[in-house]
Amino acid sequence: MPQTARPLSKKEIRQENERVILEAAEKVFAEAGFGGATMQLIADVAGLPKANLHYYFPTKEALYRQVVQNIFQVWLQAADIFDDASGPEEGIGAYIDAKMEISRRHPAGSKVWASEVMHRAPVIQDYLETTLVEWTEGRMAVIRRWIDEGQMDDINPRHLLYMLWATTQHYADFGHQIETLNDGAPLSDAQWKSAKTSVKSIILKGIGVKV
Amino acid sequence: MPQTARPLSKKEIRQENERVILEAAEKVFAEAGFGGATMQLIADVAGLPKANLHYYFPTKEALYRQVVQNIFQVWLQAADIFDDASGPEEGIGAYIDAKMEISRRHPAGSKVWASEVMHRAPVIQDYLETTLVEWTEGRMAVIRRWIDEGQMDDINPRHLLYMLWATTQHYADFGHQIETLNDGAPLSDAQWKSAKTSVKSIILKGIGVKV
DNA sequence: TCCTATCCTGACCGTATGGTCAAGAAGAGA
DNA sequence: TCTCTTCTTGACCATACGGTCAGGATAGGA
Repeated sequence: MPQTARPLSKKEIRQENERVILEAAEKVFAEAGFGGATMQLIADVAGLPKANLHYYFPTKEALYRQVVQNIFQVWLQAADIFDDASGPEEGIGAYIDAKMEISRRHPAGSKVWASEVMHRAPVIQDYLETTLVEWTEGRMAVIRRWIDEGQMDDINPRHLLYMLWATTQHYADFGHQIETLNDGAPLSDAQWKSAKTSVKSIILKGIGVKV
Repeated sequence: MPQTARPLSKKEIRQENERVILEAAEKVFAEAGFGGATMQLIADVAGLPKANLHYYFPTKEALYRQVVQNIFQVWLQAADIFDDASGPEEGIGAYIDAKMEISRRHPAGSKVWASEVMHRAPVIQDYLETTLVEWTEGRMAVIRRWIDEGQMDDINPRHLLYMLWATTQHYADFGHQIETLNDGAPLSDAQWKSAKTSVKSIILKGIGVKV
């Protein structure tokens, strides 16, 4: 039995439509790339007329930029784990868990980010140069502290970070390849658990953390 | 002083033009994605009229497919190292070196591959299902043998392979991000060496290989 | 109830793109 | 030299794309 439909307020309409459009855009940009995505297809996925998209987002670039910015926020949040930890086993372990979970739940976002960076970041270069640089410096400092405290081997912190990003995001960006190598089926709960365990085990042991 | 120009034979003309076109196409596809790349731009980079491209490659898809196939060949060759090795230190160590070298020398190819897979492999899905599946099975068998021989820990071979792919290709696919985090400069010889060493050290120690 | 601001959308436009073609230039073989 | 095949390319075409716009619909407030 359908709920009696109270008409949505203007504010609710805007919020809801922007949400629907951004969700559709993320999916389409991830699957087709910026150049391959069309406003018409995004509109179809969102279930709205194309002209309505241009009412909320003036241009394709503006819509795309908003999508990438949203992804960036999700990524940054996973970083809090790093700082709150007392040592590498907890900090890096939990960071890997968090990023693997994002790859599983939010694969389209990861792909859009990868695509943007691969194309020399035409839209979010300013973010790379400011926020990402600061973020990286901060995390490198944490790793160096752990090294100084003798909690892990003397690993180059920068390349360790790259390895963490690469391995975790691989499960989103190359998800299709992984599915194909899994007889065309998405990874099961057990397989995701196995992936997390493998990644954590190799990296933590590899940097000399006693587990 | 210019060499006296002997007119090229028909066969040479074809070979040379196809080479030039494929080289330009790889670069443009890598930087703009399939959808964002235009035949006109590829023609400009190749220094040929657009109509000439369509003489050698009937459609944009045909040209793209040839580019992806060429990349796939390069990737497969790096695998020989794996089989010829007597143990994981030599085999995996050399494989990492080889793939890092490809990432450095052939980054455009890696990007095109990544883009193709991210977009659900519309053009080379058949290769994934046949050649790549066989290749992966073969390499997993080698790793299992090493495990049975007690040369390394009991690691899930599949996830180890994914980790090797992810970490090495990251330096090509996310090269722009890495450059930005390196004050906008490409990695120096010493930095590439440091990257290789870090990756090899963490992974080999992480899978229990005595170095 | 009436006015205003916001939301909605079919129809339309200029441009850029992938692809075609016809006519000519150039090498190959007899 | 003559003929056949391959190569070259400016001009052209149909289509699809991002974006616009005018006019109608709808919620909010007085």
